[in-house]
Parts: sequence; structure tokens; C-alpha cells
Amino acid sequence: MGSSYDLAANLSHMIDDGAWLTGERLPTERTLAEHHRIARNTVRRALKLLEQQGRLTRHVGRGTFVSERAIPATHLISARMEQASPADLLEVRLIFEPQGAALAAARASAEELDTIRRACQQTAAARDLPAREIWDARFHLAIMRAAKNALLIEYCAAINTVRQQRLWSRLKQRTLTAELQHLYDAQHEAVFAALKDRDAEGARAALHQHIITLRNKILGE
Amino acid sequence: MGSSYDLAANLSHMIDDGAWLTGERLPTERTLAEHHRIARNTVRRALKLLEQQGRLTRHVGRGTFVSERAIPATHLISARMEQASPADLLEVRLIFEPQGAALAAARASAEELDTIRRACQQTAAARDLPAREIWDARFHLAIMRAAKNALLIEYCAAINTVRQQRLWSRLKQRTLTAELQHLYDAQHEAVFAALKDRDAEGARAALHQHIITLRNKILGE
DNA sequence: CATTAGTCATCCAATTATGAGCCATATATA
DNA sequence: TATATATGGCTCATAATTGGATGACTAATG
Repeated sequence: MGSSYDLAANLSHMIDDGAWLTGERLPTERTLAEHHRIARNTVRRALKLLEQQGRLTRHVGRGTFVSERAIPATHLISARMEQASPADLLEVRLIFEPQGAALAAARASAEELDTIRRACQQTAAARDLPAREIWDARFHLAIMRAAKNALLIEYCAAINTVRQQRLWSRLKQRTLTAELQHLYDAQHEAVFAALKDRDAEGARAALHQHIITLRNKILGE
Repeated sequence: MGSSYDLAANLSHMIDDGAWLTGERLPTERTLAEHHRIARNTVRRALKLLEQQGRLTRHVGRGTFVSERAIPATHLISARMEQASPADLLEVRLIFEPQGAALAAARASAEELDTIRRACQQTAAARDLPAREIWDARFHLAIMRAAKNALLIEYCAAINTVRQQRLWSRLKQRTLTAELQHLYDAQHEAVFAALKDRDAEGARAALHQHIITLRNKILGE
């Protein structure tokens, strides 16, 4: 404890969390030293690390500031997302995806509906679990694409990378029986049917039900 | 138990699970030895294995670090998020923030509530617009943090970086009058009050109303 | 008996941490 | 304008930390 490396990691995480937004000033070196009960030289070494990483800029007489252009944040975001628990994942999916489906019902083009339909069919037709997982992820992503919201699409893509983590795959494998597969397939089709009918409420409800089922099966009811 | 192979496998799994991210420093050999109640030489043998596998790098006087690994191409998340339109952004916020507030009402600790309250006060007390924006972003992030879902937190942090884009700031500046500020402040307080009362539905409704107002004002009603 | 792995103890070399002081620049105050 | 204060930049001597390496001893195994 108390090493410059630990402090650097600490501050880096705090910046990621938004403790100080871009352009904001950090506490002074002397304050950080006193607060963390380490020598000022150690603080300076940590700040130097972060400055070399481009996370901070420092000015004599003014202070230390979070860099305007925080490029590496993207890596950190997804890296920490991958550590989210399956419970977290299902919770956010339950928040985002039904709403996304409702938007998609209103906005999907004919081609997009066709893409969704194909992904739905391919999921059901997949012969092994990895193939099934891939098509399942594509199905959900296709719906978010049809919602035509750039942030929703990126969110779903991020979710899909999380879904490919080991822990998640193991959990899913453990519970996926043949009859459960058929249930999931039927739920997918229900979602697609509502989208095709431009039934926003129906699409929302169908996807909501699907994720609820997933959650119950995977996390235990 | 206690063999160097077991420890190596152990540490390897912990790295996979994200106990230490790439570039982060592991505990010292002496600490690992004491913690696992094995001899330091045994720890060294395990670390040597992992070093040979390329999972770790070691430096005299500095410590043991998780090796940097190639980051998949799918992780260019927020770079593309920054291209999202204000309409997209508000649409997504309307989807997840009210739900996050509902979760926060149930899960927030006393300290987290205090952090939210302070952010709320600082937003109202901010003297200039940049300061106000910073505290406003912090207010919303603090609520998501209280919801205790890692993905929600990351997503909100990403949203906050998007919010700092020029286009977004200009849009907000253009419409932000003094009376509108007071309305926003009052809405913030309503959200906090509901959170404090552990009123999930109230918090959801209050934040929903707030973002609806934002959307109407910023995008034009 | 030979082999292998673990424990304990000790020393070494590289790096970091501490504490103190002084400098240069920027900002606030009189 | 002139002075005072705050802040980052820098140096130095000393202490503490940390991985690297070795040797003596023990226990289990074939």
C-alpha cells in the first residue's frame, strides 16, 4: 500500500468514475500526499505516470487537470464492463432491450425486419451451442440496430462482448436444455411477430418476457 | 493444496476474472506467501510459471505486473458513441436513467445519498455554466452508482463523456435560461427526495419527468 | 536411495518511498 | 503596481520495499 503505482491506479479509476470530469482540477500534490498519508514525491511519481499516459496535464502555479482528450477511456470502459456480474448484465438488458424493441417496432425498415427474421431462424437452426450463441447475439443486436439509435447499438455491441465471457457462457451452458431452447426460440418469434406488425407495446412486452425468463433460468428463480 | 502449480492456476483464474486488470500490480511475493500461507520460494515458482506463459512481467524493486494483452477490435465503443446525436442521447437517457433511479431508491447507502444530495446542491449553487454541467453530470452519475450495477455505471460514465461534446454543450447553452435552471434544480431535488424516502416509483417518475423536460427544451417541443 | 517439492533463513541489487528544502510560475490580495 | 500565497518542478541523502538468488533442512514418493 501507498506505492505510486497504487495511487496512479486509484486516481485513474476515480477519473473513469467521473470523480473529476475532463478539464477539472485535481487536488494539489500536497493535499493528495496529506490525504493519502504518503510523501509528496510519491504523489508526484504517480501523477507523472498518469501524465505520461495522457490522462492529466500539469501547470506550475495552476494545478493538475484531467486531460481534455481522454482517448484510453474506451478501453477502460469495456474492460470494466467485462467484469460485470451476470445479474448486472441481465438487469441492464431488462432495462434497455424492451424499450429498444418498442422503438424498433416503429422504425424498422423492411430489410431490417428481414435481417431480424433471418437471425431468429438461424438461432433456432444452429446445431451447436457456440453457433446458437452467435446468432442469438446477432438477433438482439439486429433489433437494436432497427431502433436506429447509435447509443443503443453501441450499448448492445458492448453487451454482446460481455456475453462471450467465460463465466457467462458457463452459466448459460449449465442451464440450457432442449426444451428451454424451444421456449427461447418461440419467444424470439413472438418478438419478431410484434415487430413485423408494428406493435410497439407487443414487442416491448415480448422481449421483456424473454429476458425475464432468461434471468429466472440463469440466476435461478 | 499449497503447491506452486495450484497457486499458478489460482492466480491465472483471478487475472481472468479481472482481479487485476492489465498493467496493474499484483501483491508482493512476500504478501502472497503470507496470505496463502506458503513459502515465498513456492510463490516465486508459481510466478515464474506465469511469467513464462507471458501472463506476468516482473521487475526488481518495482513488483509483478499483469501483462498487456491485445485489445479486441470490438472495443472501440465510445469513439463511435461520440458521434451520436443529442436526440439519440436523450432517448437513451430516458430509457435507462429512470429505471436506474428506481434501483437506487432501493439500494443507495447513506453515504451515497449524501453524495447525491451534495451534487444536487452544488449544481444549483454553481456560478457558471461549465461548473453547473460538471455537477449535473456528477449528480446523475451518483444516482447510477447508487443503483450498484457495474454496467449502468459504465454506461452513464460514457454518456457523460458524450455530454461534454461541443455540439451538446452549445445546444444546452442556447436554451438554458435562469428560470429553466430553477426548474431543473427543483426536479433534481424531487428525484433526491424520492430516493431519500426509498420511493422507487417516485424516483423513477421524477427522473423521467426531468429528462422529458430536458428533451422538450433542448430539441424543441 | 535418489528425486522432487516445500520451508526457512539470509543476502544482494534494483527500485521506490520519505522528508526536507528551494526554485519558478501563476493567482490572489493589499 | 507591488506583495503575498499557492502550486508544480526539482534535488539530495537516507530508509524501506521488492524481486533475484542461494544453501540447509524436511517430507513424500517411487
